[in-house]
Amino acid sequence: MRKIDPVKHEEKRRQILQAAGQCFLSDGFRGASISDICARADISPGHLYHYFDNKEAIVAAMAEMGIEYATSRIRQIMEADPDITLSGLMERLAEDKLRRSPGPDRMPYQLFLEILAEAARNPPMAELIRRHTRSIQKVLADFLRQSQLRGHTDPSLHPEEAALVVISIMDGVRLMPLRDPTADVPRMLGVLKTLIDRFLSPKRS
Amino acid sequence: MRKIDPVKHEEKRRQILQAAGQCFLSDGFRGASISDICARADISPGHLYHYFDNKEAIVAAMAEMGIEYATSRIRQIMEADPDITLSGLMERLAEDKLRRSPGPDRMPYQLFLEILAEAARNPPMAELIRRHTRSIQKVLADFLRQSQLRGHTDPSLHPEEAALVVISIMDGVRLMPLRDPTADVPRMLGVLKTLIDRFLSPKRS
DNA sequence: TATTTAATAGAGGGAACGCTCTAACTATAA
DNA sequence: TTATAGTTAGAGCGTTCCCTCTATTAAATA
Repeated sequence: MRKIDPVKHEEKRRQILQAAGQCFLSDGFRGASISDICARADISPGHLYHYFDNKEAIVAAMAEMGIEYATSRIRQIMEADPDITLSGLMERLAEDKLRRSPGPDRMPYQLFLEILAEAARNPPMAELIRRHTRSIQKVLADFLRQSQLRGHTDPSLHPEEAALVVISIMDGVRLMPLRDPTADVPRMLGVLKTLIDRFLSPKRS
Repeated sequence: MRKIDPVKHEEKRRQILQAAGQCFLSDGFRGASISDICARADISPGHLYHYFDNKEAIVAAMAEMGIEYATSRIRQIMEADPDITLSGLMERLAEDKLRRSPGPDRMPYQLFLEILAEAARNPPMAELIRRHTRSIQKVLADFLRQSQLRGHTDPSLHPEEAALVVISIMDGVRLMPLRDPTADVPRMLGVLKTLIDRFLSPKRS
């Protein structure tokens, strides 16, 4: 008999997912066809359906992957530097996005947009976004609470609310290259750092 | 002979555009089919092609309409109340979005997302977004300059840059209901008002 | 009223779609 | 070596897609 090799299986899934990502990037979730994805992954349609039940499942898996990554990256940065400020964290994340190398799991902002648009009309996808948001919000809120205790952050701010606002700001940042591709990103980051620092600062504004 | 009636023609276009908007809302630009749109507009496919060259043209017209509206709304608010603060303006815009009545030209945030996702891979659409952004940015930057002269705004801020940041923040706000539909929007608006006020305030942070 | 043309309907062509199905191939366990 | 089952290919089914085409009706000028 022959046993299924879970490592190879997972690897193949990854490979398909990566090909799908490139197709989604240029044609969107609905615009990209199964045969496009198959051609890019260099497999046949029948083959693909051994790894994913249907197209929807590919989209879901891709969203899950990209979104998991964002959360884990935040945790990773915070653990590596527990005394980091929130604006410092934001700067770090933004730097990630500027890096030329796309990285294996990094989700380009185009795909992020695609996921959001899908979530606006696809309840399961919306739930994925919400879970992800709650998860990050919790991490940031905990951070803010500690920062408040140390006197580094305005104690009158509600941690959960402020965290959600910070997440929204980061969302906005992600859209900036679309709004204005000529924007001097490092400069804009500086402005954003100012923005967040002033927002959180315990001193009266 | 019979002459074409431009008024009726334009009205019909509007009607089709509205039907298309509802279809796009539930299925996305690519997901919505011509026959869906025709069914909802209660016309035949052949008929539709008397008003639009192709599906792309419908999408483009819809984006243009929604986006024109946003710009004119900002101008309108500013002209009605020349002494409004920037956070006040933002509050006003957010109130618009909260209103239950969808209004004739108002673009729901789902469609805004759809447009952004499309812009990420469709150069003409991207250009539309950029034109629109520059237009709003200019209005806000002019406003900030005046506010700086009056001493109401931190003079060290670069007006164009700050304007772009403010636009980004508003983008983030638009995504908030997707991130967390249970968020208490009026409360969050209060937090955002604080954020922007502290950002722009001339007093040292 | 006669004529011209805009306005409308709807069938269906050609292509692409997602997905299934059969069948062959290959690597492993017995 | 043989049997088993994981792996792969690719044809093609049924559907849907965007759009064109022809035909009919309605309205406005001459």
